[in-house]
Amino acid sequence: MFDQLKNSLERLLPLTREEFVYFVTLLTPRKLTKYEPFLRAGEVCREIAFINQGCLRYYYLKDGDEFNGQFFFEGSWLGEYHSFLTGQPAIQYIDALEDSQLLVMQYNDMQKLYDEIPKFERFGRKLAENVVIGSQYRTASLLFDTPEERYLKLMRERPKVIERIPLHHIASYLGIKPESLSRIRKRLADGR
Amino acid sequence: MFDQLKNSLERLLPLTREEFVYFVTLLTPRKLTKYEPFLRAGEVCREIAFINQGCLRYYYLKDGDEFNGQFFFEGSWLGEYHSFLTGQPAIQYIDALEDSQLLVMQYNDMQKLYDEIPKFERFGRKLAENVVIGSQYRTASLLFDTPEERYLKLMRERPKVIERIPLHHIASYLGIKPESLSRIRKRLADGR
DNA sequence: CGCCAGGTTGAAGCGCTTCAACGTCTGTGG
DNA sequence: CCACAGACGTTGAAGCGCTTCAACCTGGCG
Repeated sequence: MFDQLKNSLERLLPLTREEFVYFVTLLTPRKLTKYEPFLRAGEVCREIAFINQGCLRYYYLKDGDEFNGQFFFEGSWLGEYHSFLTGQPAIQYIDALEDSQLLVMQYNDMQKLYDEIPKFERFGRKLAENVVIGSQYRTASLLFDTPEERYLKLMRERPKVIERIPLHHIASYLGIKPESLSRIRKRLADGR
Repeated sequence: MFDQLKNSLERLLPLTREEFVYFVTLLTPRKLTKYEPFLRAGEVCREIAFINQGCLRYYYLKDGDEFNGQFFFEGSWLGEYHSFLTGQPAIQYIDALEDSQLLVMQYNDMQKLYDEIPKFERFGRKLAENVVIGSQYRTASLLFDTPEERYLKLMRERPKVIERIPLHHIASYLGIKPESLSRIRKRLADGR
């Protein structure tokens, strides 16, 4: 149950057996069924989750339309950064796209962890730093890649997304309408 | 010279006088003249900078065209996260849009700081966390706001950008061409 | 079987881009 | 001190790609 977590943690900082065990005691397992929400915009996000199995997304709602911000698979950490860090109401919604198993850590426990074992500050730092890199990469792609280029990048760099996520969600992630993505795929299928 | 830095630091974590003084010893002042580069894509970014005065941007180059990623003014920290953190060649270019004064910290000194005074891990963490929030906000805007909405948001939330940055750079930041931004402004000036 | 979500296809429309010309301001050299 | 160059911004006309709206198809599931 904690193998994947252990690998993920150790890539960020080496831990003694005791430290890891202590970390684990702060986690609570939770299951989500497909489409079940983890967080709704407007609520305050008081926890982050390690994904043991499954797939989740966060998305924005604007004028009744959903816009997918990011997809997360097993092995990664997930939370609403803005709300979790500032205590303000969340802007993003988070829900499961597949039945999923999570390991959840409460905000208060996380702060306690930081205070009691300063070494874990490094964990928090590296976690945030990795999110920065990913987020800036995504921003750049939205800024200067065409929708078709964004789709090709996604196929190349994150095949899981193509395999496991429905087309209309991918379209929303790419910033276009499902019809447009469908036409892009057709264009690519015919030799360009 | 260090007043602004002190304010900025204290908002992230309270420091003793000694800690602050030590922090300052790791900084080197540097001046940049307008348009002078701070970093070129392809180089490895080995330093981050606090901006004491002036204005810088980072941008991407694609097929000979520049795309502005972000603008930074006095009081904020600046660096190429991807490269600084991974040691890989930078993707972004950074240069000054005005004559600027910086306080620069070397990567090695920063790691030393983390190791010697673990408390500063919290500084690094909070710095990264703030960047995450900003970056996700920008991504969201590119994803679902129209160019006109993005421009209005910018006027409302970051008037400095409108006042101090040339239109064609703002257009590039918004993901559109200068001609289009010019037309948007005209549309707004005539009552919509 | 029949419903419905997810995906495809067609036609028309709109907004941003492209290309080109022109206006304005500023700094520089004769 | 004036003239000109160059950077920056505006305006017009034509084009293209994504959107919109609508119809239709397919596969999964009650």
